[in-house]
Amino acid sequence: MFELLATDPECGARRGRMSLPHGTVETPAFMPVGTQGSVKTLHPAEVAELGAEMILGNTYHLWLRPGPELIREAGGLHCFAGWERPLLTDSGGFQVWSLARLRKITEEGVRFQSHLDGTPLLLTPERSMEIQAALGSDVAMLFDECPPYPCSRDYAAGSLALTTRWARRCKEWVDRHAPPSGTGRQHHFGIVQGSTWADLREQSARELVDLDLDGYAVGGVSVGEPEAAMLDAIDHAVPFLPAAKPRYAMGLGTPPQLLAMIARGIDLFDCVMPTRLARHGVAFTPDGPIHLKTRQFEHDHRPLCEAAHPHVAGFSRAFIRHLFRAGEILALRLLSFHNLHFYVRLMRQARQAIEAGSYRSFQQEFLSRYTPNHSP
RNA sequence: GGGUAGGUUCCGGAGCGGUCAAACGGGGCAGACUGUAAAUCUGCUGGCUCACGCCUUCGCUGGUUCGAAUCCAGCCCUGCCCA
Repeated sequence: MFELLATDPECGARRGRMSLPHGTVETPAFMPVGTQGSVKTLHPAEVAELGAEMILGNTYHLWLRPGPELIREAGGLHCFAGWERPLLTDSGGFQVWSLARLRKITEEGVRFQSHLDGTPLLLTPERSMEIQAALGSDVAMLFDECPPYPCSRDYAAGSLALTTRWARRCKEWVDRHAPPSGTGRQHHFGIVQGSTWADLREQSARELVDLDLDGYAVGGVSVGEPEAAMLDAIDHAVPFLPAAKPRYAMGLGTPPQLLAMIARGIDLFDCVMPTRLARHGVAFTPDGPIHLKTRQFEHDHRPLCEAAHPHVAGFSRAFIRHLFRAGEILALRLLSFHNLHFYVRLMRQARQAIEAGSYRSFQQEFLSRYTPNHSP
């Protein structure tokens, strides 16, 4: 299912290919986030056109609305949402963290109160797998608990152990309900937890690897931790993950962070940043992010950047600023398209650099120009 | 000409004797956003110091009062109604 095509001689960067029921994904890859089955503001054809090969959907949100039965009835999430390429579904574990005020964690699972109408709900490892099976995603994530940052070592250790027990239950459910082989089958990734402790990350990784899953993710990042802690979490987990399987850093990150994690051997990313910031008026450029709503772009008649996709290259910064101020939906669409294209293009450049054996210099060249808080 | 309702900080619009530099909304200006409860959220938005504080503002001019955007008088302007 995962083919390792090349490894950079100077760092851990890998060039790979995932073969999934709905197509292949060249890695390193970035997955746009489509929580509700839709990458916000964009038509699936546009997401495909900007170059995304795989997107992400969310179990928790699709469970609550419209419900897995309806999606199964429609022929699965691919048919229902009009996305023909590979699709990964998150397990709902992250909502345990992000909707923390409305939940209670037990051995059995997580008792939620629906954020929509307050209905009491119970999400268990088995239920998460069952829902994801109904959604028919190419990759389903095992149900995990994502601890907050910071958290005590005791909490992290207990949380990790729970995530492992839940992972075993997920695997058991899958083994009972789905055939273990077959090219069209759903694949399953485990999620390494352990917060900021190296030994806990190692323990979590080893316990999940014992389950012989199709891929492994590093979770518990993108929860407000400093960047150094984020990179450490990756470093503490990756050495214990099998080289022959894909590695996925969940919920990350900024362009420099993505390049840093690729150098550490990560193959797969997802992040709301390009789409959310787009809707909030921020465009990514090779010089760094620019806040288009600010006055400095009032008379800026240049395109967003020289690398802009033809679909957006014809629009000036001044015009897009005008669209934002006027509350026009096109502003959100143009920047969503542009930012995702920027991310996907960055991954393509990274892949080419790895193939050429020059990933380090590519990364350095990118960083030398990119200013995190850019103001021209 | 008569009657009537008003004129408030960029706009709309509260306030109707002190706790008013003046609610709230809009607009404007910044900032935040990392497995999406986010086309969202937060802050600032008279001047000077930008902390305390001080100064100048609520159509204009006078007056009452310890004290007025708030009460009184005159004037100017605007909407509506009647001639």
